[in-house]
Amino acid sequence: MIPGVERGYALAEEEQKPEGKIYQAVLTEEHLQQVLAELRATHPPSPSLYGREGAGGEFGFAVDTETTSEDPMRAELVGISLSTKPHHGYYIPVGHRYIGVPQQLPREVVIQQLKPILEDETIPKYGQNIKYDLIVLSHYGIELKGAQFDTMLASYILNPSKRSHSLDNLAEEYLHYRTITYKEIAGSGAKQVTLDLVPIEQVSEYSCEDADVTLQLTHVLQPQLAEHHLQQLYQQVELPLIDVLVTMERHGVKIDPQMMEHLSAEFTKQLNRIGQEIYALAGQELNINSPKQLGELLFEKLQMPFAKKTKTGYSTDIDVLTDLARAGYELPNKILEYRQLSKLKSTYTDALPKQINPKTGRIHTSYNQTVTSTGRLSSSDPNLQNIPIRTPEGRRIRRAFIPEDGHLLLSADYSQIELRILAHVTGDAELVKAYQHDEDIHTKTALRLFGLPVAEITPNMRREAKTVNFSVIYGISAFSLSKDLNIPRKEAQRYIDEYFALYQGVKHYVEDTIVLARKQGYVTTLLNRIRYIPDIHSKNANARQFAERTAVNTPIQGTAADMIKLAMISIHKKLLQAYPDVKMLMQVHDELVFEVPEKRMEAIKTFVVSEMESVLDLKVPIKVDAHYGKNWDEAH
DNA sequence: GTGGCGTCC
DNA sequence: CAGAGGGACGCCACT
Repeated sequence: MIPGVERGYALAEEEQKPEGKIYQAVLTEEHLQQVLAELRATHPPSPSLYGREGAGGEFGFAVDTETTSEDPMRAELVGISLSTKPHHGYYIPVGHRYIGVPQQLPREVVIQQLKPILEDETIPKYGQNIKYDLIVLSHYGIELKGAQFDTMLASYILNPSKRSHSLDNLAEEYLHYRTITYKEIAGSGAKQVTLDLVPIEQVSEYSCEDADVTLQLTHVLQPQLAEHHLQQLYQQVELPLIDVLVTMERHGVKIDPQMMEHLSAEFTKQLNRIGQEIYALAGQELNINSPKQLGELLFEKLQMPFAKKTKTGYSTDIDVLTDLARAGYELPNKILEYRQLSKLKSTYTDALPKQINPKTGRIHTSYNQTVTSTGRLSSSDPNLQNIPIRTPEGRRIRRAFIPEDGHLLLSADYSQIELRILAHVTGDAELVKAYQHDEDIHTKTALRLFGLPVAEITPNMRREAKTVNFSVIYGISAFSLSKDLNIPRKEAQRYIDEYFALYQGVKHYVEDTIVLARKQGYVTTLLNRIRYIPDIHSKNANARQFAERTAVNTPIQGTAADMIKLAMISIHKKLLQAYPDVKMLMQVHDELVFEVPEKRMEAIKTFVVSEMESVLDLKVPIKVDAHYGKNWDEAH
C-alpha cells in the first residue's frame, strides 16, 4: 500500500467522496421498488435522444454483476450493483450463502423485476467489460440491451497499448481515486474465497463502488473519445462487436474428447520411445523439457558448438537445433521431434478436453477485445487462435474440432489479406495492378528477384519470394531473411533491394510512415484506430528500430483487424435475422469458422464470402476462400 | 513470478 | 558493434 493513501478513499482531498450513506444494500421489496423507479427515471426524455452521439452518461445507469467465477460461462450470480448518479450505488444481493447471512430478496423476484428495465433498449447502460455481464445475465434469462458504453473498451480505443484497462487502474488514472480491490474483499492465493461467502456489507461497498466508478468514468471517457475522433470506431465497430462475441462465446465449439484422448495416448507412446533414444544418444537420463539441462548436455558434455546464448544460458531453440542437425548431429533432430510431440500433448490434446464445459459439453473460449496493440482480438481459456495446422500430427488435433449433429463446419479466410491491404495503403502501382488483374503476387515477386521468365520459376523460387513478400510487412532485416531462407546474407539483402526496386510505392510508404510517426507520435488504421509509438524518438537504436517496424506494420495488421471485425458484425446481424440456426464459432485473425446445417451450406457459404469480401471498399479486390467439412481440418 | 520455448496469424 | 520479425497465449522448468 502506498503510505498515506488508504484504499477506498480518494488520493486527493478535493476528490474525496461526500460523507453519508451513498452505497446501499437492497434487502427489502420496498427498497427494490424504490431503486427500480430510480432506474426507470434515467430514461432519456425524448426518443430522439437515444443513441445520439454525446448522449452517453447523461441518462441511463451503470450496472455490474458479482459472481462466483471469472469465467462467465461458469459464474453464478451473487449480486447486482447499479449506479444512477456519481457517488451513489445500490447493491442487490441474491446469492450470498455464508452462515448467518441476512435475508436476501429471492433471486427470481429480483431478476423478474429488473428484466424489463435491463432489456429496455432505450435506457442506456454502462459497464466495465460489459461482455462479461451480458453472458452472466443471459444465463438468468436477461438479454441486456442498450449497453451503450463500456469503460474498458473506451480506454482501449483511447490507447490500445496500455498494459491494463482494469477498473482499478482506470479509476486511478482518470478519477484519481483508489478503489477497493477484489483481493481486498475476497483474499488472495490459497485463502481466496468466492464472493458468495463474503459478507453482504463488504461486497456491497466494493460492488457499489465499481458501479459508481464505472458511471463516473463514462462521463470522463465519452468526451475523450469524441476529442480523439474515435467515436465512429467505437460506435460502429467495437461496441456492436460485443454482441457478436457474446454469441460466439456462449455457443462454443464442439470437440471430440475421445479423439483427443486417443491422440494423447499415442503421443505418450512416441514420447517414451523418442525419450529412450535421446537418453541412449546422451549417455544419460535428463529432463528433455528443461532447456537448462538440455543446454548443459549439448554444449558442455557433448561439446557441440553453441550458436547463441540467452539471458540465462545456452539457447536450445528450434533454430539452434536445426542448425546442429544440418551440421550432422543426430541428437538435435530427436529433441526437435520430442519437443513437437510434447507441445502437442501438453498444450492441446491433454489441455483441451479439460476445458469442456460440463453444462454445454462444448469449449467456450474467451475473446478479449482489449489486449492487442493493433486492434486484433485475442483468445484465451483456451486459446483457439493457435490450434496447430502446419504438421500432419497437428492437423490431427484439428480433426477433433467437429460440428453439431446435422451440421458441418465452414471456414472462410481472407486470401493474402495483409498484402492486399499493403497494396491499398501504399497505393503501390505494381501491387495494385497485380491484384486488380488477379495475378499471382508471389510469382510476380519471384520474376524480379530471379530475373527469369515465368516458365523458369521453380516452386522453391516462388516460396522464397513468398517469404520476402510477407517479411516486408514485418520490416525484416537481411540477417533474419538469410536465416529464414538459409541463404547468404548478401543474397538476402539483394532480395530486399530488388523487392523495393519493384514495389517503389511500398518503399515510399515505409519511409513516409516512419516520418509521420515521428511527427505525430502515433499511426492509424483505415478506420482511424490509433496506436502511439513513443519509442520512435528513442535514443536507443534498438528500441527506435523496433518502433519503426511497429509503425509500419500496425496500419496493415490493424486495418485487417478492422475489416474482419466489420465483417463479423455485418454477418452476425444478417445471420440472426435470416438464419438463426447458423452459428459463428471462431475468429482466427483472417478466418471465420461457422457451424452450418448441412442443407443450408451452399447458400451460407456464398453469403459469408460475399459479406467478407465487400465490407470495405479498397483499391484492390478482396478475396475470400471458403471450405467446409466434417471437422476443422477438412474445412481447410 | 520469470524465462525459454513453441503454436497460430 | 550489437542486434537484427509484426501480433498474441500457454506450457514447463526453475527461482
